[in-house]
Amino acid sequence: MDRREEIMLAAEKSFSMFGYKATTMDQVAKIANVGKGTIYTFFSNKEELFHSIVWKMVGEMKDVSEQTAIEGASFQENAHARIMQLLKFRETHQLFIKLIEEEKELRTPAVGDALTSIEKEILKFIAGKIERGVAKGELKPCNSELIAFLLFRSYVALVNDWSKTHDEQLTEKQITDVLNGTIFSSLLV
Amino acid sequence: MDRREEIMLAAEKSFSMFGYKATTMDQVAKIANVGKGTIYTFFSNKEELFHSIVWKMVGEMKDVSEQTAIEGASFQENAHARIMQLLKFRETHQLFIKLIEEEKELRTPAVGDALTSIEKEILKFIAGKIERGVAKGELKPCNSELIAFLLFRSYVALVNDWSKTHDEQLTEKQITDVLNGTIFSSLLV
DNA sequence: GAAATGACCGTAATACCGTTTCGGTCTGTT
DNA sequence: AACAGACCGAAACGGTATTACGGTCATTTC
Repeated sequence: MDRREEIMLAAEKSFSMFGYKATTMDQVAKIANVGKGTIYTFFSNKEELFHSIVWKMVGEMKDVSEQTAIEGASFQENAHARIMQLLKFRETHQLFIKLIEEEKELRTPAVGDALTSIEKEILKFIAGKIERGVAKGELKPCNSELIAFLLFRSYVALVNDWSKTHDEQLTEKQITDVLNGTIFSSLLV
Repeated sequence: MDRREEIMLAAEKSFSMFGYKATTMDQVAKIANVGKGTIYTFFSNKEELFHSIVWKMVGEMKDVSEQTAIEGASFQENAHARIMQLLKFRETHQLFIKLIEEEKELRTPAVGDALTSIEKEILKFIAGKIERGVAKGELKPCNSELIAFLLFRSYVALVNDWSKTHDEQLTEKQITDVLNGTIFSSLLV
């Protein structure tokens, strides 16, 4: 396998296991069976290497989310499935989990930046779907960026944050009911 | 003035200026012109003193919010005015500002607890308004707790969080438009 | 004699600093 | 030309001596 790939795999493994701060370039070099200097022929520094790994993950995340869409299903069914998939990915994918943990405990700036750029990408992704819905005539014209923001934040609030202050999680039915009645209903043509 | 009152004022001043962690009981005693031991005849410990101050602030906040309601205005007009007032209070009131800052930087547990209990109280406050709207026949019956949660979180997201990732704040019109079209419209009878 | 005080106590946080670790470079090697 | 790993300065870590803090209680005040 080519050395760049080896390095990427090693870095992904290390970032997933130890987070950004606690993975050292020596560590990555060792896992990749490569001299440390070699890493710097492919990536200009630790942060760029990290960025590559994160971006690869964002790609996977979009793919996985995309795959949950069902041909012929309504906009809100697909939107719901896709966003739930995004949230699930976030709680499932090793690297993502580690980054959220690191952001909470360590406040590593590079990690904070990565997480906000991931969120931006997610919002762009959702906004794109909304625009497609509008173009296909399924949805009313709207400020897609704003609606994507409101929608995604609402999902995060209902799925993740509610249970932090209430002892039982909301059921998926409660969530779909309230959102179908509010945000989604305002979108449909 | 009675000593309990002196102590409360001193504590409020100190917590507002320095936050929870950085105000010392000696400090409070000095400002209040009182021996440290005297504080303990009125409050069993620092945390209880803090709790009293916070609760007093929550009372003020509710009062201020209440006052912005206009007799005869529609539910959503009043709800909007009241929630905007709550958010403004949060960004204006010295103690509140300090607590949010301390939660972000220091993670003082007592402060975190206080902030979550404040949020709980706000949500109860909003849920109460919704229930009154339902009782008066202005609103459809609904899960008031859930709607209050969604509504408040949406406001926080649109008013405070949007500008963290986008360079310009949303205008109040944009906010009312999007919420009137989504959450509020689903509530109205 | 009830209320108030502040010196005092044990614990926990802070400041200090010698040592280690890390990201990145650069020269030698294959 | 591609790679390796010893090397560098800066920044992080850890151990410890010192300080500051919340809370108590014997003494004082009125």
